[in-house]
Amino acid sequence: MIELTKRDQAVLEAVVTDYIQTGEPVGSRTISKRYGLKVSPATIRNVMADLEEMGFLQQPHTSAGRVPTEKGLRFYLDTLVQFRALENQERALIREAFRGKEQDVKELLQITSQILSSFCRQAGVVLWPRLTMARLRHIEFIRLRPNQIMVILISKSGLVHHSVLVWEEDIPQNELDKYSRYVNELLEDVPLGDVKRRILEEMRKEKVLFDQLYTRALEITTRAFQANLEKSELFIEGQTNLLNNPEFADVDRLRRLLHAFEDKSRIIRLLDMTLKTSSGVRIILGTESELKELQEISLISSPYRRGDTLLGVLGVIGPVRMDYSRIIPVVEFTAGLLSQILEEPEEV
Amino acid sequence: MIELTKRDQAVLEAVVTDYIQTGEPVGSRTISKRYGLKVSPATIRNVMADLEEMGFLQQPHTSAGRVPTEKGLRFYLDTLVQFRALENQERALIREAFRGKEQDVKELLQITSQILSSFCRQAGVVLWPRLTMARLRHIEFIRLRPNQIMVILISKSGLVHHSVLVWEEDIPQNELDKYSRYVNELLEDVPLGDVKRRILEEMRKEKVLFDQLYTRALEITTRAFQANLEKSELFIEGQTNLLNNPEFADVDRLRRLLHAFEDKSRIIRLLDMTLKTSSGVRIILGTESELKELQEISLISSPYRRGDTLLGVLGVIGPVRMDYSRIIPVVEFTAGLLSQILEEPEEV
DNA sequence: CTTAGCACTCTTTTGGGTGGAGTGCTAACA
DNA sequence: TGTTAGCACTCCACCCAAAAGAGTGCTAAG
Repeated sequence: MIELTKRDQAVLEAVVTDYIQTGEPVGSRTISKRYGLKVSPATIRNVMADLEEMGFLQQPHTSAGRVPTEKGLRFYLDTLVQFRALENQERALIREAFRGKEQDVKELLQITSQILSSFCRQAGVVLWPRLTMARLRHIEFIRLRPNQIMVILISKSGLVHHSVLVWEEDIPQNELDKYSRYVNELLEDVPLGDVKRRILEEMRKEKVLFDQLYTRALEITTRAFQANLEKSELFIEGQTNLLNNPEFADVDRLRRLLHAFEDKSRIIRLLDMTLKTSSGVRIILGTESELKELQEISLISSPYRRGDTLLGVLGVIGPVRMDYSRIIPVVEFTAGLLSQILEEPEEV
Repeated sequence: MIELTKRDQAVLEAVVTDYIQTGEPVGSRTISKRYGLKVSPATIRNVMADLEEMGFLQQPHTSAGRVPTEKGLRFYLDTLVQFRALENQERALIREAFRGKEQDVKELLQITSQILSSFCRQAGVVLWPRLTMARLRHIEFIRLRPNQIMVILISKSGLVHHSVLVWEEDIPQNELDKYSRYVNELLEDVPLGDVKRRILEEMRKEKVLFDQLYTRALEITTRAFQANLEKSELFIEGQTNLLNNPEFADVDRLRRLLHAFEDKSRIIRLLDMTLKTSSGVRIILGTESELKELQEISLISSPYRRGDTLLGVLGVIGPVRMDYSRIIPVVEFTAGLLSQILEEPEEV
């Protein structure tokens, strides 16, 4: 592949920058005048023709300006983009928005999503920590009705999961209390992902010591855990921000998009894709997502963590044309801040 | 006020019916031909002119057909509408959709919202039971970190509320366990709305008997309760269904609407309005809502209950032009079915 | 009281025609 | 050899006038 000259890159950057700002195809004149390249429109035209041939730009029709292709945007993001770092004032504003929400993790994540959406004027998303990645802090069994046990799981990060189990036998509350006390001791500070394995192991190892009581306690835990393992939740805020983008002025396009949002599992899958990169901001552009409903949008995401444990992913969803130079720093900063807030002092 | 003759009513009904179906202004010819009135278009025109004068119909412009006004719709709803009762098959379908979801109340309500949205092809809404209307089944205090207590409240209907309290003193878990055991006994089967009063009362009455321990237990309960009292949640599903209505083809209108949806508190207030009617389907049409963002939409709602206790409201939100004759029975049936499901046998 | 007929009104659609933006190419220039 | 000015050409967006269509109100006759 042929290298791009400095000038080629400058022109590409100018086209992308202008296009991101205006949403309109960019002409040679505009670039020559507005972006301090000391060459004439005619020269720019030549360069642009080259860039088009290489697949970085495209023309909606003859005699229109150029628009960056996905390949062009990718190149821009990978090598050209100049981040506009956040002002101290902006950092302070974000910090302020978090203030007082540190207690309730659910609320915390929801606020995060709102912050992302309002600061980036797009939709903000935050994926709840998967149970596998969290650590268990507490478990509680409550008898709801005969044969129904509500199990409440609280992870270290403070998230509450609950589900109702139907049990063959009717277990009285005071016995359930014993179970939970036992399990709480047993599981202290063990990664939830290991819980099942660990339980089975213990059962094997000290089988004789377990009376039917404790076996059952572990059985219930296992089942409750299973029920919650797959639950994954998502906060999406600021969907209406998307309506402000001229690319979604078309109702039909919008319908498809919002439809994709309604079935959150798709977005979750998309975010899952980015969970693998253990850190840093990641961008998925249009068709890179491989989900046909989301081909017109792009995702800027970053994982957040608690100490060393990856908890989940947060990010911004918007049209492919977005102000990356600003949004990337915002996502990065927010992810860092959230991680920091979750990194509270360990309990004594 | 002048009475409407039989023929006037028949014409009004025809106009409403046709308008609801097509969304277009209805002409005299259409009515004369399609709705079995044995009079000519000219006669219909005379009747329509009368109805217009009385404020039941209006013309978007001269030489267009007629459209029902809100007053016209109201009259239609109050006296003319003929319900299309649900087929057995449809009932079965709804019942089927509920199957297996009876355990988890949260999931149950979400499914309800989905059912409403997909059966009516509009947005379905379900308002969570307010804590005041529920009854407490269980309370649990868990020490999250030093000075932080997570309180979990479970209502009789199986809903879980939780919140984190910051407490001045650090209370060890085993003491918290005592508190919850105590409070659970104390509050058994008392309406939550009375809890605060009852607690204060008990404190006064038997003041000497309470050592500092129990006083504190009650203090914590009171505060936790307070924190959850105002929380009210809402499920809205099928918002994209609204996009299918031609009345929302205009992006600007849509923006306003979805914006209103994003701030759920407005919808909650709207639903609250209908909570007062203790039973039966209620309809709020356009401007009747007094919320200016929602003037273009209308709400068909019905409360649902558990035994004698009003729990919340469910319903369908859509444009003023909706197929009431079908949606009303669906809402009614669903509310009944949900109530029935919640009406599970009391625990022993 | 009902109906047929007709003129009238208002909207929606259609189809040029025009102006503007931007290109590609060519030829001249450094 | 790379850069620039000039120019013809293309295509879209917009405007406006004309035509089509839908439905009315009014009048006069049944």
